[in-house]
Amino acid sequence: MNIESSLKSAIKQALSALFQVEEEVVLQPTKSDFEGNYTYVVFPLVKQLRKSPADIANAIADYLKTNTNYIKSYNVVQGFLNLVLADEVWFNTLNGILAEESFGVLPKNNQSVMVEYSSPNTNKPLHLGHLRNNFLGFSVSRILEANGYDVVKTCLVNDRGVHICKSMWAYQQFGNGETPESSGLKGDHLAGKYYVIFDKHYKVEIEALVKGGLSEEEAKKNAPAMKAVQEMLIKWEQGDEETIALWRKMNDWVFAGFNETYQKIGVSFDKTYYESNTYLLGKDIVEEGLAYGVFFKKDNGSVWIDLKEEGLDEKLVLRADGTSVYITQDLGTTDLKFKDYNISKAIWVVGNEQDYHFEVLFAIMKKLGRNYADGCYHLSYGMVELPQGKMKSREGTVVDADDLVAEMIETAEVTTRERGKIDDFTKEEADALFRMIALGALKYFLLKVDPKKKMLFNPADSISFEGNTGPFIQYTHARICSILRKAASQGLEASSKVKVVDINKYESDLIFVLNDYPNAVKKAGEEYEPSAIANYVYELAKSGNQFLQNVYVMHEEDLGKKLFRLALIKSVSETIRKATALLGIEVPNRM
RNA sequence: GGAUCCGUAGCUCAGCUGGAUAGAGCAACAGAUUUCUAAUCUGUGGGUCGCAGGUUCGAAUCCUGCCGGGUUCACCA
Repeated sequence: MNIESSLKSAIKQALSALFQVEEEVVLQPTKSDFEGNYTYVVFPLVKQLRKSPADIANAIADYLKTNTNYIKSYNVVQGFLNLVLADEVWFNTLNGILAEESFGVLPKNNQSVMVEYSSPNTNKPLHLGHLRNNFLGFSVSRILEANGYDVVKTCLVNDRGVHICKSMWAYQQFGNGETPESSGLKGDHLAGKYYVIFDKHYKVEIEALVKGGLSEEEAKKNAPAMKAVQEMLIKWEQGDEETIALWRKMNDWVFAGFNETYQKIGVSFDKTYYESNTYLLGKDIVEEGLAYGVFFKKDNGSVWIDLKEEGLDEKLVLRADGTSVYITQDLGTTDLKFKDYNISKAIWVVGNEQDYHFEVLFAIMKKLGRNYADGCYHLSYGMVELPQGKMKSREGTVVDADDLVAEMIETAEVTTRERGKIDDFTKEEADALFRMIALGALKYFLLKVDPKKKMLFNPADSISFEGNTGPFIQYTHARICSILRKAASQGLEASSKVKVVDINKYESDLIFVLNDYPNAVKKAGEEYEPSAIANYVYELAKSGNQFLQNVYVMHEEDLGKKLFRLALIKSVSETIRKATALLGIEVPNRM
């Protein structure tokens, strides 16, 4: 049983015995300015009991002292009861943690959840925004696994449509048979190159038409390039052989490029859906909705749903010409997901510019009586902005994912070489370390912020390896491993069970933080917030470093104490490893 | 304009199921290394928690209004 819940039930018992009140007990960590580990606030009881805060607090403390052996000492400041826990409590707690192989992991709950993330377009390479999306999705998947779920990680690839035809058309016009091999370009970058070429070409045409007297709007519609692209889309939908072949060829290049990036950044999927396969889905749902009177038809034949009662508006679900819109597809795809897998929840990791879309989607599902509707959740995350403002592909201010990762690895190498601690590493070992540090820094940087908030990506901060960063946490792990190696070389193993010795503040603080890990996992799972894990593991690493800097483990002469401290730091290093794994971050044994 | 999210130190962010004197990191300054990894640690300075009301023993946290910013409101995706 963990400290907090033991203490809570003891206080609850005290309240019942002393004052005959049944009250849910809430504890908080004692502020560092006061002596104590946990604080119980008695103010809420004052009115009810008609006693002074100090009397109530003292009575509870007395009760705990005489009836339990949890308390070493206590103090009462105003209405705050600060409790210092007995050494034995700390040792029992640490022993509990040491004994539990999967500390922090909740038992299987026999529920499955699908997490969709990444969802790239196949007309340009991944950028910084995709990285936040990928890291969030992957991390949330891991966190949900730790919370007992079976997780299906999926990717919905947007591989069709006007935007894809743009790069196809430009390639057809100006490509001269260029391939990834001939150009040395990664496939996704090659496709992206032609997407940019299209845009330039298109702009020139618009400008010429505007000069010729057309309005901007007309010019955009009538530019030959746009007309050609639209024709191409029609051909694609008709299954024109040549168009399909070109589409296949270019998409294959892009997929190869994406896969390379995914592998490098360490994310993966259990299932990939392609919009080229799903874009026609949803029309039968429109029929269903009409039949049940959930949808209605307007005079021109378009189909709508009225969501005013839900505080939304009317929403088109099928065009007058009978073709699908974005939400039609999503209706179909959502049904498909729940048909393909026996899942109770589905999560979409998608940027907050689509908040309204998902609100509407879920509302429709509810109106259609889908029993899974309540299990649908849009994990909405904020945009990543640069110091000069938003990223705009047209203005060339997009931070490319591959470039960024490469730069981070480069920086990690330079920084690590400077320290000169890994001179005996083989090239393979060193390269693996640089990659680990680079990705640790990047992932931590993007995950430590609350997902729903927009965040600023300042290149100078993001490549920092000091302070509240991924490498700081990795460093703490490596530092502990170093001590454990030294101990092992002297025949000392961190034992799996420790005996009671005098304990100092650094030690009890560390156990306190360790003990809190399961709470962090639970909170991160309930709120879909990897940042809760990031903040937790930073606290742990910080406490760990404070301990290491102030308590010299291997200098301790008392063998019992030494073994206790070894066990303590081992537990810290393992918890760091488990927690960072939930963020998709690896930790090295040396760095 | 409607909806929605956000506003905390010079900068980037925690804290938000109401609790003590609002915390970290970076940046600035001052220290610590014959000692297990200094990617570290210790300390100093730095705040009308956007503003104004309200709720109460108590508000950064809850409610209302206002100010400022983002996103969105397509027979685009």
